[in-house]
Amino acid sequence: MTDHVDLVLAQWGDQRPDLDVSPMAVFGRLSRAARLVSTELARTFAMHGLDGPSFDVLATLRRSAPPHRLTPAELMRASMVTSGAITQRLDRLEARGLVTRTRSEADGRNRLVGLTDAGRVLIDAALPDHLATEERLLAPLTTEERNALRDGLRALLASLGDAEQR
Amino acid sequence: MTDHVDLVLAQWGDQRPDLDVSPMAVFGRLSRAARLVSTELARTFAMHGLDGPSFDVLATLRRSAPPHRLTPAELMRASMVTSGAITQRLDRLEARGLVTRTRSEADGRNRLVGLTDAGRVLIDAALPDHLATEERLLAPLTTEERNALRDGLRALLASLGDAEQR
DNA sequence: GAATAATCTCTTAGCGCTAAGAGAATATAT
DNA sequence: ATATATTCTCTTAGCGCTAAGAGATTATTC
Repeated sequence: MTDHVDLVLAQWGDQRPDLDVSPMAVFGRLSRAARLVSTELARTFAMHGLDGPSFDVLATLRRSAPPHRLTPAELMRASMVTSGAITQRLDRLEARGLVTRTRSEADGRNRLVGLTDAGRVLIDAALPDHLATEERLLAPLTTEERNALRDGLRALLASLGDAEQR
Repeated sequence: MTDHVDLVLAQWGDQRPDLDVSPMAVFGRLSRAARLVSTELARTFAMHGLDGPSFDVLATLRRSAPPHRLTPAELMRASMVTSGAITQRLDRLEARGLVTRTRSEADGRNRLVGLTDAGRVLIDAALPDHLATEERLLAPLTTEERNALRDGLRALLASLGDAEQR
């Protein structure tokens, strides 16, 4: 069973036999899989009028403890994007009436971002479909393959310094 | 050993105990790892005056059979971006004198994109550093973990329909 | 108490990308 | 041959993001 990355590795073997390109067997597939997965998940989001960034924010709020309120800085850390990106995501979601921004009374620099009823209804409707899509993509993998993939990615994340937060 | 995704899963377990969120253990780490890897690899590219998209194009040309010429359409398929993105990448590389565009004599719709001497020197200088970076990121993983990660990603790609091209 | 540093959100120019489609060349059908 | 469809590259408006920094608030130092 040969895939696109196998072909790339074979090309390198022909053109640069002096180089050990074996790490590309992992990173080439990682980048390719992430890209394709992201496109596939976006299709499910679109069925609910969402895209990846919007789903990300709504889901982060939804899984936080009631009353499901977080500051933009917390959303920023969870999403691994810059503060400017969070501001703009919240602008879009607020304009659609899916989240609200209120001043924090404890710290005047903070805002508290919360789900509206519409936002909560929407993310609760999208979630099961999203999980079904993810389950479908993993269906061809055995339990052992899934676990090995999960654990390999965990080790790679550790190597990248992605330790536990907070 | 707990990481960010473990926390996310624990939050979902608290807020939506009715949902089976186990697929997120794979996809959450996939997306996070891809993002962090891309940032880390970009640092090596930057040391050679390159970024990811530029490296991608130069490397694709370099590993193709001599005389290392491909059409924009071939580059598009290899890179998984749109034709417009390839045009713009080539504009940038051509302006820097790293690639050349010539008309194909066989098919007047095609251009042939080739590496200049400067382009070839640059990619050949960047390649060993790039591979060293990838090797460093994988260093903490055992051979078994690396292989399991590679094979799990291969199975996931197959599930996504990323079969052998051409 | 006043000055300085740190923290937090927001603003905006610029970047690379996609989506949609134009224009040119080639392939196919009749 | 001629019309039609296909293929290929390029153009461009619009999108979400980053980088850099402004403005506001809180914390710290003297």
